[in-house]
Amino acid sequence: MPKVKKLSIVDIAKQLNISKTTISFILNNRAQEKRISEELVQKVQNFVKEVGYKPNPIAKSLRTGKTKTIGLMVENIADPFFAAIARHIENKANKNGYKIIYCSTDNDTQKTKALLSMFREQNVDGYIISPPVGVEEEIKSLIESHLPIVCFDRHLHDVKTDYIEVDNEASTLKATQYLIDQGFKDIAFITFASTQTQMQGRLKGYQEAVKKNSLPSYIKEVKFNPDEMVVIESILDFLKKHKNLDAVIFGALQAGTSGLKAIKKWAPKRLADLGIISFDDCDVFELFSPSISAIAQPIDQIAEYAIDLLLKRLNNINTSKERKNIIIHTELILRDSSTKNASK
Amino acid sequence: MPKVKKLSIVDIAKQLNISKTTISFILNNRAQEKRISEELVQKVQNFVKEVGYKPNPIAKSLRTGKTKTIGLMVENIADPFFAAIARHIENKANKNGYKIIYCSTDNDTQKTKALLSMFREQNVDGYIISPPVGVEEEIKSLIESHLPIVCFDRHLHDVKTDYIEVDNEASTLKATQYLIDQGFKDIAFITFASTQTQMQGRLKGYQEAVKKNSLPSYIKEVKFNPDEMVVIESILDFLKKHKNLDAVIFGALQAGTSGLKAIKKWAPKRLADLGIISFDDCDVFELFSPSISAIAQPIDQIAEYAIDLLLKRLNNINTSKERKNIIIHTELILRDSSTKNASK
DNA sequence: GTGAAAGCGCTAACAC
DNA sequence: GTGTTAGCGCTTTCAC
Repeated sequence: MPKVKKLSIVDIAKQLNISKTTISFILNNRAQEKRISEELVQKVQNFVKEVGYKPNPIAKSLRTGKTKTIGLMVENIADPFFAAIARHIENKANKNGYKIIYCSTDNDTQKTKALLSMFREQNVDGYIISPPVGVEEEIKSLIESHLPIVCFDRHLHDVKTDYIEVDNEASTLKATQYLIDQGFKDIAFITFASTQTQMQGRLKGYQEAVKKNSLPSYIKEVKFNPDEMVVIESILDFLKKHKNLDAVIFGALQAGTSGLKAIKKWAPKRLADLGIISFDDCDVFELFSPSISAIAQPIDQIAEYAIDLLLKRLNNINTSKERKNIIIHTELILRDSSTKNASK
Repeated sequence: MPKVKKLSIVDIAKQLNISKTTISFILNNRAQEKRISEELVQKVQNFVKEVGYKPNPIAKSLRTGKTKTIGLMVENIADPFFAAIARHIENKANKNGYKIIYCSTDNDTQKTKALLSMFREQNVDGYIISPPVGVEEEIKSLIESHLPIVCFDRHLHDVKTDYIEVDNEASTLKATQYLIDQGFKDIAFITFASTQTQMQGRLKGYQEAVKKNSLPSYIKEVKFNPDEMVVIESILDFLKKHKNLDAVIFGALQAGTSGLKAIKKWAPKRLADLGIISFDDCDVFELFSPSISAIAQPIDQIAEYAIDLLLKRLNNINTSKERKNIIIHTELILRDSSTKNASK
């Protein structure tokens, strides 16, 4: 069990009988610039490869202040939406030599503040964040320190960051209008209580649609609870109070799945004629009977834009002070649950 | 936009007019041992808190060789099982002052090797891994370097690591037997082709059960494909070839959901009398009609054991050379799909 | 009880 | 073109 001491740049220098500076230049692709002979460059590169020398990234970080690490902060890494985002970001980050450290905020402001300062102490080079409300000052402080940061899924008011979002308002507006066009009249909007931009946008889209069509508005904002039974009960209460509803729009994936559980438990027969559309898409909606129409977010595209934008900032490709706000369209996937007829 | 220079231990030392050594001792809880006056300790601690000084973890790492980082390597972070594991591990790691850097192997041996050496270069303190077959040598090398490593979900043959697994074989044996007891006779086992220990175990449990009951064995090992349609088609083919099947056991979550899609597409009416049990549980199975019985893995428990064991190793609490292999029981959740009668 | 100083492995300013 | 050397910010040995 020989605890082999890892090679350092000094070892290489000694063995090759040249200075470690030269090696450093060669390894950092500055040979040309420093006009180091092609011959020497080859020699060093071959030797390095042969002995399998890898520069110690920690020493490098200490010196350069760069860690080649991206801090990914999501609401909850166990949520399929965020997990899929994480997956995509990981791929591209790795390809570009970056590692990802992740954490979940639970939309908890205090926790997020602690995590942000953890990332900061850790010297992550860039941030990809789905921020909860209440961390505006901390984010501003990051910006002031010129740390690149990209928000996604939602953004913060009065904080100028790059961000990627879908057109939430237009999406629910369109979905609601679709139900209305189908002939549904008493359409409820069931979502989680939240002041985050994306949630506000979804709510607004629904409100606009019913208002424009002079239809009544039924809004249920469930308080999020990690115990799903509580959420289900809450939705159940609402449904029982409004027996006249003929359609429901769920404002978020979890609201949708919990809502389906509630309906199935309470009045499975109502599924036959209740119009349903949910924000976000998943296997559950595809496989449910009736299959549930969904407002699908292009997850890969969101992740792609986010990591791409961050990498550009990190490489100073996009140095414009101008913040980039990218709005992506969702896709309304029509399945059986949004059709007004008995054949469902 | 004042780019405030972060305080270093030297700054503190200067301002307090004492040596940085003393500060280092105090901050690392070695004041007692070094018999530094209580008074001075208080003074330093107060000052440090007041100015918000945080030691630079990179410098610390360079010196100590510890990074307070755990490398989490899963098959695919977007998979709900692994995402849930990641979530749980994150919580506990953070509480103990560790950060997590994650990556997905895709069960690709070459990719995993690259990721392992990335983790190693990065000097992660410990590893939590769901390893693909083929990285035995690399893992052995980690062990030889005394790096703590915990495997989960599966383990590697002939490599002595700590690991956490469920009793795969017993689980499918029990599930298959349950179907048999219900009166099902032509039971298929549909899973992904894999030589990983957990998959082998699940297959074996099924085989034992049918053999013991002198029933025919129908095995379909689908080649995994990121394009789900290919998987669905493959399952469909198999089902069409074996029209006599009266029950199916799916060996993995994705096999289950893809399988349901296949059945729903091909012959939704068969759902009424086809016995179905799937490994892993999820909302889809609960909400499907009929609701699908499932072999549920206690995800939180698996994650808890994994991170707990790793933290113990990291803190040298469990220094025994003896590797710990923890086998956890699954829960067979009986829903409608496993009952043999027409009332489904 | 406290401090000076070496050194972790690297980069980069500067010297030659 | 290549080498010397000063740090990056910390821990820790050793001296006092």
